[in-house]
Amino acid sequence: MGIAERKERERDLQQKMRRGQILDAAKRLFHAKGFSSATMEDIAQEAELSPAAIYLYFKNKDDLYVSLNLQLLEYLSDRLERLYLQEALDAEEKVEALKDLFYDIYNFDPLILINLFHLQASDGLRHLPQERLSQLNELAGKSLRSLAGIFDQGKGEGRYEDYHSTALADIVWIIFTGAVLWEESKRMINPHKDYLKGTLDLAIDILRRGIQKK
Amino acid sequence: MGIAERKERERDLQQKMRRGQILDAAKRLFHAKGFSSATMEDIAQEAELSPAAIYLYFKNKDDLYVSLNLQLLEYLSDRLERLYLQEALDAEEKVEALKDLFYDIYNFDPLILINLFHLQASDGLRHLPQERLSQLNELAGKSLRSLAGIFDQGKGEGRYEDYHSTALADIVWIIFTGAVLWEESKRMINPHKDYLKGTLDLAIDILRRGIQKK
DNA sequence: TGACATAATGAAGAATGTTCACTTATATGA
DNA sequence: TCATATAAGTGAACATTCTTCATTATGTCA
Repeated sequence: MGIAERKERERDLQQKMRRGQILDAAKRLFHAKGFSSATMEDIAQEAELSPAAIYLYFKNKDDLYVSLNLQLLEYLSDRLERLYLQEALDAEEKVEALKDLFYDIYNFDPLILINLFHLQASDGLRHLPQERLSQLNELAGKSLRSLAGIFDQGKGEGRYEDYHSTALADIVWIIFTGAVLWEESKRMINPHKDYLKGTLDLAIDILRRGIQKK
Repeated sequence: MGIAERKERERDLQQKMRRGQILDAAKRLFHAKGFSSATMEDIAQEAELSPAAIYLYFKNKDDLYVSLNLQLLEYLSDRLERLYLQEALDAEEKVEALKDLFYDIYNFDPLILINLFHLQASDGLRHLPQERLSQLNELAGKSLRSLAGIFDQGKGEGRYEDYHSTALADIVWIIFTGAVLWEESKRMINPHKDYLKGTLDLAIDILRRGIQKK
């Protein structure tokens, strides 16, 4: 009775690997050329497939692009959740840990992260299948809940003023988003400098100082 | 001897008006359809011209798009500079005034502002003529210098801790950018709510509290 | 009026995302 | 073993759209 199911499992696995191959190729190409200049032809060639084959696994070019971003967002939301759930740390230490966490995420794949933040409000979202939008929202929501949880903990510990935790989570997210995009922008002029760590650290320090009880 | 010059002035004026017509048409179309879905054909029709005519005034579609953003950035940088130069206000009042200033800019033309922030690091910049890039940098630089000036004033007045003013200006810019983009993103889910003013006000309050001397 | 400069156009070119009829490969069952 | 069904993949054509260019209309000056 298990034969049909095994077949199905094997087929699913096969498909997942193909999808992965295509995603990897797309990542390299988008990385090298940017979204608009990387053609489906390019990506297909890199993945050793015909362009048409890509459409068996992704609805269109936008969909392919967003799927890449989802991978990274999933990683980010997991890291945030794990930090939030650390029993051993107090809120102050967790906020401090955000600095390195964000910087790690950035270094994990800067280009994709920038894409992700661009995507947030771009017209690229217009051509997406509903499923992808739900996935995006779900992961972003999970990230923000983790952040808010950390601030709730801080209030519970009597460290922080009584600001709305959800609003504080928004602000942290905003700082991360804005800092990454701004950093990239400055790189256009001065490609070698790396201001991100410094700026991000300072912003979080000031935020913390701003919400602490006196 | 002034005839040739008058001719030239009139010709220049004529060209400026055409440019303006095209920019207005483009603004409406990008607004309605987004960058990628608004075609040059659409824009030409809205401007009552042929598509080819647009290329007499703009190098390509990206250039047209960026020129729109430059208009708004120019307005923004002027407002910031005027605030910075206000003799009657102390630094604390100027920082307070930033809240309304940013919100005004946003309401002046939300879509264009979002475009502008997207542009900061997008691959759209790759196809631009050098002149546009210089204009962008110049205006962004002017905005940041004004912001930094306000914080310098605050330090001079003995209100603020000794953080680097340029870094603080970056952080304000980051907050504005991130907040606008994040707001737009949330609108995708809940189109009617307007959280921007609240979020922006809170972020600036916390920033101010974070840099004040105790 | 006729030559000239300027502004604008229509049509064609080129690039590229996407679809579809068809082929190849694989597995199944008699 | 062979015919058949199913899934995966392809090549060619399609359709859209940015961009260019030879040509035409328009107004100006000698």
